[in-house]
Amino acid sequence: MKANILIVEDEEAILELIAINLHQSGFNPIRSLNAEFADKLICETIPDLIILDWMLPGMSGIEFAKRLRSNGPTKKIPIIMLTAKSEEENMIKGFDSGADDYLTKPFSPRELVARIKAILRRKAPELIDEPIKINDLHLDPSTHQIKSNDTSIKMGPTEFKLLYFFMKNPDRVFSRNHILDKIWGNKSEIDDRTVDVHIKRLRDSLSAQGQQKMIQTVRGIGYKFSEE
Amino acid sequence: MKANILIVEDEEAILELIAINLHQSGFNPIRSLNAEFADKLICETIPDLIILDWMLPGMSGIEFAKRLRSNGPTKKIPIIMLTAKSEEENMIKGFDSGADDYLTKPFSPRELVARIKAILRRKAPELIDEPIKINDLHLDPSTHQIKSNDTSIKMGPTEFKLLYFFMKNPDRVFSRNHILDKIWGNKSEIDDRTVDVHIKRLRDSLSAQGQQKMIQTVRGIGYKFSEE
DNA sequence: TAAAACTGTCATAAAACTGTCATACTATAT
DNA sequence: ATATAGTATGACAGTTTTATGACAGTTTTA
Repeated sequence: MKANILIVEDEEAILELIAINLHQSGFNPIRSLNAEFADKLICETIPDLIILDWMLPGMSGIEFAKRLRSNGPTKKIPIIMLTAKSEEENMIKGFDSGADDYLTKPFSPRELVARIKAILRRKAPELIDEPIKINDLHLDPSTHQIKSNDTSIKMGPTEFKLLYFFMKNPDRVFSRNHILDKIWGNKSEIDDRTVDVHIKRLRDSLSAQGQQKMIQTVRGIGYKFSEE
Repeated sequence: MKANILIVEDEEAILELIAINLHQSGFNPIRSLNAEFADKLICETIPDLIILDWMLPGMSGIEFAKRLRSNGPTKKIPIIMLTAKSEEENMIKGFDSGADDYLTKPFSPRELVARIKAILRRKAPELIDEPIKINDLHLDPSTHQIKSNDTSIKMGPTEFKLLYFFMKNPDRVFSRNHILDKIWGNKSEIDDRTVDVHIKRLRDSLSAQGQQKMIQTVRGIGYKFSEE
C-alpha cells in the first residue's frame, strides 16, 4: 500500500514537480494549491504525511500546521515544511508549530524523498513497503510473502516481522532488548529469551530453503542478519 | 558506550526535536530547559558534549559557556552553540567564550548530527562508534565484524573488545592493569596475567589472516597495537 | 465451535567462552 | 654464559550464553 502524501503548495510548477517525483519514488501524491482545498482532501483520506509550503494564499502554512496539530485525527501526521531562503529565520516557528522537518527552496527532489522516507521510517515504517531482496531471499511486505528460488516460505506473523526487521537492517547487530522493542513494542514485559525461540522458529522456516544460516548469533550481544 | 549529549534549549519543541534526532543517531540525549537545571545534570554525569542555545532564560548561553570553560572538570567539554539568524553577528563572541562550533537556526537535524560527529571524532573518537580501518584490518562495531582481505575474522567477545580498544588507540602502550580497567571494568578482581592469555587468543584469531604482528609486546610495560 | 496455528515460558542440552595455572620461552643484565 | 624477571602457550575445569523440544494457554481460521 502506497503512502498518501498531501502536497500543499501554491506554485503550480513546484507542486507538479514534487508530485511527479513522489510518484516516481513509489508514493501516492495528492495535490492541493491552498489550505482550504487541502482541508477537504484531508477529510476524505487522512494522508500519511503532509508537505506544506510556508507561504500560502489565505491561511499561512504555519497556521495550517498548528491547526492540524491541535486537531485529533490529524494530530500525528508528520509535516515537512517548505520555505524560501529569505523566510528562513522564521523557520524556527515552523518547528514550534510542530513540523517534523523542513526544507529550504530550492531543494533537490532527491533530498525531499530522502527526508520523507526518513520520517516515515520513524513514524510509520509499514508504509514504506519496498520489497527487499537479499541473497535470493525475497520479502514483499505488501503481499506479505517470502520467497527463495521462487518457492514461497511460510512462517508465523512474529517471524515475518522479525525477518522484515532484519532485512531492513542487514548486517547490523541487535540486542535482544532492541529487537523486543522493535517487534513487540516497548511496553512489552516479555522475557529476553523469548527472542531466542522466535529466532529458532525463523531459522527453522528458512532452513527449508537452506537460508537458515543468514541469521547469525553474536554471542554476548544478540543477533544479526547477513548473507555471509 | 553511547555519548551523553546535554541539550540546553528553552524552546521545548526544539529541545525535543533535537533529542529525538540524537537518540536516533545513537547518542544519549539529556534534556534541560535552562542553565540552572543543566548545572545539576552536569554534576550527576559529565556529558561528552553540550548543545547550548544562545538565548536562555536567566543566564545567557554565552555566560553559561564561559562558566563551564573556567571550571576544572567541565573545561574540556565540547560545546555547540545554537543561535537565531538575527543574532549571528554576535556569534564571534560565542567562539570567544569557547564554543567549538555553532549552528544558526533553523538548522536541519541532519546537519547538527554531522557537526556533533565531527567534533567528537576530533575530541573523543572513542565515543563514536564508527568503523575503523588500520592496515587492511577493518573493524565495524555496528555489525560486530572484523575483516581482513574481505575475509571475516572470528573471535570471542573479550577479544573483540580488546581489539576494538586497541584500534581506537593505536600506537599507544597500555599496561595490563589499564587494559583490565578498560575491558573488564575497574571493579575486577582479575589477575594481571589473564590479559596475556586473551592477547594470545586475539593474536591467534588475527594470525589466520597474517595480522597477528599488529599486537606488540612492550616488555616490562604491556601491549600496544600498531602497524609497526 | 472445533481445529489449526501461534505464543510465551521453561527445563535441559549443547556450545562457546573464561580465568587460572603450570610449564616453556625470551630478553636483559651481570 | 647464566641467572632472572617477564612473556607465551597449552590444558582444563568452571561459567555463561545459546539452542532446542515440549507444553499449556490464546488467538485465528474454517
